[in-house]
Amino acid sequence: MHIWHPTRDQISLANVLAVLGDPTRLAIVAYLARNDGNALACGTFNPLGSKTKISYHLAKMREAGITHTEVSGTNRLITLRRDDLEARFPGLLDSILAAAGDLPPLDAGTSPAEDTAIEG
Amino acid sequence: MHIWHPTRDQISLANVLAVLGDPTRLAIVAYLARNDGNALACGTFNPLGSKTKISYHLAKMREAGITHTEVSGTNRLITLRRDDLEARFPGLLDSILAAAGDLPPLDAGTSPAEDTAIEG
DNA sequence: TCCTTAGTTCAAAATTACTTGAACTTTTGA
DNA sequence: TCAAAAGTTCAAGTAATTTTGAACTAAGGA
Repeated sequence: MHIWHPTRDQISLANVLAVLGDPTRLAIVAYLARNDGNALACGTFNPLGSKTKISYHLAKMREAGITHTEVSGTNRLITLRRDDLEARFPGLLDSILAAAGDLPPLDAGTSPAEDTAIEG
Repeated sequence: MHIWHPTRDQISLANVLAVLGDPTRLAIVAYLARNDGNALACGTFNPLGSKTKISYHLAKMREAGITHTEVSGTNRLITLRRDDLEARFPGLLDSILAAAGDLPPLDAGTSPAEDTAIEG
């Protein structure tokens, strides 16, 4: 199961900005960062919308080079491409995450990493 | 002759990213940064497209809080809102400008319609 | 095997963004 | 006063994006 990802140098600044300039996707990236190191399944983001919607937005993020998607059974495990983004656009992701830090949490009630994270 | 601008705390991260996620506007902001301190008239950006098009994009940038527009005679003088952006989203603009730094200059042999020349 | 879980894909609808040209305002200069 | 310069605004068209629901695949468990 090979899923296409752009190589590091195929990642474009305008596209990364456009993709993160959407509230749903900004929430996804902020949540991924909060759970850094842990791969999250798509279902983690269910509070943000329907399965179809999340699938659409995660595909956009993958195609922009922001996330990496790995197939594992029936799950897709999503991680942030921190190293690639840092190499391509130094400081960019960190400043976005810092600014996005005061966004409301994904699921107000459960603690972030406990239930949904899949340890790597 | 007061033109509306958002206050500092009205500037939203998602909107700033969305507005800068457009090749024309990214080129405008890069050019403004290169001429830091100098206010530029809209006509400066003519190589990027028609008057109407530039007016549209500059309005988007102003409404997002990225630029400041001051009326001076028949001109509108455009400046970057560096301090406000830095206060609101520390490091964000600098990292974007650094990444956009290798964009081709406005007038270096590129024809007006060539948006493809503008990439991260 | 059958059923459930996890997620994708497709097509249509709804929404939003971008571009264009014509008409307009305001200011400046002759 | 008349005309040009600098931009804006409006209306229309085109294009891109987002959302939805139904149908689908693939893996796992009883």
